[in-house]
Amino acid sequence: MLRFTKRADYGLMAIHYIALHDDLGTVSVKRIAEEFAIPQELLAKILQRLAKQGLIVSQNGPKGGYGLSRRPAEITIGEVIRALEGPINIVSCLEESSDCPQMERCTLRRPVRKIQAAITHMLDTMSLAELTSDDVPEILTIKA
Amino acid sequence: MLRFTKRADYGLMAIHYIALHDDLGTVSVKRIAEEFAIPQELLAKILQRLAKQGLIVSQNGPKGGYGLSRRPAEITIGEVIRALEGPINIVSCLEESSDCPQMERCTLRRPVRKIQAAITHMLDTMSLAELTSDDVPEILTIKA
DNA sequence: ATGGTCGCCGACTAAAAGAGTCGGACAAGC
DNA sequence: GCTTGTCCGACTCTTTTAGTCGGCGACCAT
Repeated sequence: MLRFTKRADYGLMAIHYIALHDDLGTVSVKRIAEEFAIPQELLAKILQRLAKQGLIVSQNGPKGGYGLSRRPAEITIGEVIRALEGPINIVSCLEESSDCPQMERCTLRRPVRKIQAAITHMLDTMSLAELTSDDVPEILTIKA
Repeated sequence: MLRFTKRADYGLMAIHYIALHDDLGTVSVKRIAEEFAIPQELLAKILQRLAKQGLIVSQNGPKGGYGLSRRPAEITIGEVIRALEGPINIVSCLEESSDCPQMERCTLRRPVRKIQAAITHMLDTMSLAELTSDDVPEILTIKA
C-alpha cells in the first residue's frame, strides 16, 4: 500500500538514536529497544543487517554495542532504507526479472519511473544529521 | 516495501485505457482484461471500486461497460490511487488511530511527513491526460 | 579461568496483507 | 425470455511482514 515496513522504520529510529549518543561510546541493542519499546531480538536483527552493510560497526562483549561507521551527515536515509529493504521499486514491473506481459504496450512505465526517481532522490538527499535539525528540505516543486 | 499494489497498478492501466478508448462508447471489463492479460474478475472488482468513487461510470447490459465520468485532464493519478488503496501513509504511525508508543520522542515524524507530502503532491499533479503525452513533469528539485 | 554480558546468526512460527476465485443476482438489449 | 455483461460479497491461496527461539562466540572483570 505504498508503505515502509517496520524494519525500515525501526532501523531509522535506531540509527538516528545511535547518531545522537555514540560520542560517549557504543550504544547497546537493549538500550535502544527499551527506549523505543521495540522487541529486542527484532531490533538486533535489523542492526545486524545495518552492520553487515557497513553503516554501523559492532563492538562485542560487555560494554559492547553499536556505533556509526561514518559521520551522521554522511549517511543518508536512502542508504539506510536500501540496506534494510533492498532496492526501491514502487511497482513490481520495474524490478529486474519482471515478466510483465505488457512490456510493450504499458504507457505507465515512464511516468512511474519518474515518480520513483523523485522519491529516491529525495531520500538520498536527506542525511541523518538533517533529521535532528529543523531545516529539512521544505517542499518539492515540479519543474514543468 | 514502499510499493504500490497491483490493484493500483491494474486500476491505472485500465482507467488509462478507458480514457483512450471511450470516445466511441463504453469499454468492457473483458476487453481490458484481455488487452492487459489481467484476471477478469479481479479487474472487475477494481473497476467497481473506481465506479463507486465516481471516477468512472458503468453501463449495464450487453454493449455495456465503463466510461470516464470526467475528462482525462481532470482526473489525477492521486485520485485513482486513493480511490483504490485509501489514504496514502508511508509509515503506519502517521495513520489515524496509531498507538505508536513514541509519539513524543520520535524525531522521524516531521521529515517523514514531508516526504509523504511530496509524493502526494506529485501524484495529485499528474493527470490521466499527461500519461499519454510525453511532457510528464521532468524531474523534481528540492527547494533548500 | 570462568561466568555473565552482549552481539551473531539461522531457523522457526504467527499474523496480516495481497492476489486471485467462485457463485449468484440484477439490468438491458436482442 | 435468453444472452451478454455488470454488480457484489464471500471465500481461498500465497506472499510478505513481524516477531520468537535457541545456540554460538567474543569480550571483559573479577
